[in-house]
Amino acid sequence: MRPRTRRGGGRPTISDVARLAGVGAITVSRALRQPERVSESLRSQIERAVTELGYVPDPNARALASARAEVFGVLVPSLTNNVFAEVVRGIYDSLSDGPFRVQLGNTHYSGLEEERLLQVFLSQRPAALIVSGIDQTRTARNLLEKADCPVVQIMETGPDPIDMMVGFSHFDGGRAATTHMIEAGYNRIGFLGARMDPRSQRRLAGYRAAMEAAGLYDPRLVNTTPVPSSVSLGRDLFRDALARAPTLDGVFCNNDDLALGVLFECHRASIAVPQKIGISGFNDLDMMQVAFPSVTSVTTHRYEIGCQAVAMARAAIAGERPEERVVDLGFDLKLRESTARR
Amino acid sequence: MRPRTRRGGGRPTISDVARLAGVGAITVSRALRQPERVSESLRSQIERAVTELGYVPDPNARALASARAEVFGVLVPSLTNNVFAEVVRGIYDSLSDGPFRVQLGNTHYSGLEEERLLQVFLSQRPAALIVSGIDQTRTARNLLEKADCPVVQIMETGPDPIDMMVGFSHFDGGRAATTHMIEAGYNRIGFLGARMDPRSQRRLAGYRAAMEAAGLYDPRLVNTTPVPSSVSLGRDLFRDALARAPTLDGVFCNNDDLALGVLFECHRASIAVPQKIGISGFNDLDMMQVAFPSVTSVTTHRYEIGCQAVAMARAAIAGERPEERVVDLGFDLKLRESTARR
DNA sequence: GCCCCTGTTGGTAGCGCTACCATTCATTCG
DNA sequence: CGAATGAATGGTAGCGCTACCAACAGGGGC
Repeated sequence: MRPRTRRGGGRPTISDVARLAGVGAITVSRALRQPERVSESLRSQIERAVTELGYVPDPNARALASARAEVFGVLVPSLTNNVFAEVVRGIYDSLSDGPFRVQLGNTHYSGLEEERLLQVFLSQRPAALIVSGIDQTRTARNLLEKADCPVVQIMETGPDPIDMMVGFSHFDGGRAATTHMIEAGYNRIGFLGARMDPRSQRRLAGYRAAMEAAGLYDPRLVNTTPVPSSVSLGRDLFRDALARAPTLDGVFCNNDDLALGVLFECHRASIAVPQKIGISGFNDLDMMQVAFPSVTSVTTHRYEIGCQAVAMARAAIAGERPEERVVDLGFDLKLRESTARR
Repeated sequence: MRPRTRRGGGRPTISDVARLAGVGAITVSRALRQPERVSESLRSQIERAVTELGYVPDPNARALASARAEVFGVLVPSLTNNVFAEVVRGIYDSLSDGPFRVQLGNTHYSGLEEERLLQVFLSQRPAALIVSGIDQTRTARNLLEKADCPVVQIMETGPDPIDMMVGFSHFDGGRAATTHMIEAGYNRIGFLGARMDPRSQRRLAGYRAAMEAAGLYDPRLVNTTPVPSSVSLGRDLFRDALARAPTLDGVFCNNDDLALGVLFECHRASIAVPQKIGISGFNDLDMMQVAFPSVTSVTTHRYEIGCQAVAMARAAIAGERPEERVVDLGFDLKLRESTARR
């Protein structure tokens, strides 16, 4: 017996379209997904019926029938960190012209949370997964290796991709900025680091390599905290650094927020930048070149990382074999007033 | 005839769990969704079977069968604007303890894009919708009114909610900041505004009301541009403002990015803040209280708006009638050095 | 004792779509 | 000229789950 009312709430279904267009339901399905496999006459009839009824396919039914959701799962450690916000924007913009939706997850820099979210995401059978960093837990890595969809690790490059990678070397970035400061004439260059996630660690390692190469490394110059980064924390870390090493003449900051805190503190304490203290940041937020003095920083191509990750995943979905599984988008060291000692 | 291989790819289904637990499939379904309706003995048997098989429900099948996806659709005009990033973070954090996923859409401040995304979101039959602002297009508003799920408009308050609202008055915020500057002794206070979306317009209206009430309003003091906001734009707008009104002695900035650009330009041009120029921002980013001089701003409770929106939507889903359909979370004017003329 | 209520469990019939195969018809080839 | 090929279309049978109803037990009121 027919149910009196449709459970779905009266939205037109593919059969309604098929009936109106005088074709089989499967032909409507094909016309929508692979138009080239349907003759032009039927196709235009179907299009007319779709428009007339205002038919919109049900993505849930689609996903169930095809065992594949048109969803990109994206895992980032923070939603408010401008760096990841830019990456996510790149992903959204690149995906806006296709059928794919985005499922965004916030891991809060926690490997366990990443595992949990991965489970949730995988239950939907996503079309692709984009995850941040290369330091997944053993369990997370297993899940990703078994996931039968393309996987892109972003933000970093490394030797052993789960599937594909887009990013750059944080070690090289940290080393380049530090080397520049050394060449600019700074000797007692401190390191300021907040959060100290794996990428921060690698920037620190780059800093250390540069300092050691110049025979300038001194552990008392390294100031880190697990506390999340902020401008006010930059100020506090700088004060601590000065207290620990009064001869400090420069700081390489793990990110631009910290650098800005240092800059403001220098203003407040009337410490001349770049004469007394040189400052270098990381990521190159818009404001760094507007600041006074403008602040040296390492431009990272965050938006492009998002775009590239999507491009690689889409290519893989389309069955193309990528030329390179690991794409290094590099960085640009921007030299500005804050390190122009001479 | 049985298909040789399961299409689903071998993941355990609810029937597998039911078989292992020795119960009917529907009882497993109930045990997962309404545990109190299943006897304790069966419940623990089922839980054991779920764990043993590693069963995870398929959200697509669930959504199809129940005509309702456990998804919150969220539409924001920007992903990188810190204000919306904070709101989104509040939404994610509030939702992380329940079954709901988030479907985030970026409208790019476009009403048409909002309509398009609304269509996409509605095709999934979301559990709730959260949209930014109160200036939806006629079409979008119709879609939202017909959507059979709770709808929360966020960021602003207004007289005519589609369903529910959480926000604050941008007009009052703009007026409060401007009034404060007038009381602090500034007379020729300029307005700097970028993007000029509806919320910016209302802050401008608040500025104008305050200036008119004091007999100080002068259209030459108003500097706006449709260009998206940035720190560098703040610098540029400030230069323009000074050129148009050389007697300018203060600026109320539409947001903190612009205010920061003004502050840096004052440093660069050796304009004393707050003596020669007073500066007020809007939103109170972390860095405003660290800046030198610290910058007066209007604290907006963005994270809380996200949390409150989720709380209201969840209450509505649970069938509770809200006490108030419109919740005003207000704002706090933070008086700092940048407007401390005396 | 009978009846009704409530609490617990299960069977059936879809939800709207697509994978898989079958069918049809025109075209090409040996 | 018949068979083989390919393009276009359709029918059937699910995908994994839940709404809806049915069934059945136990308990209280009459």
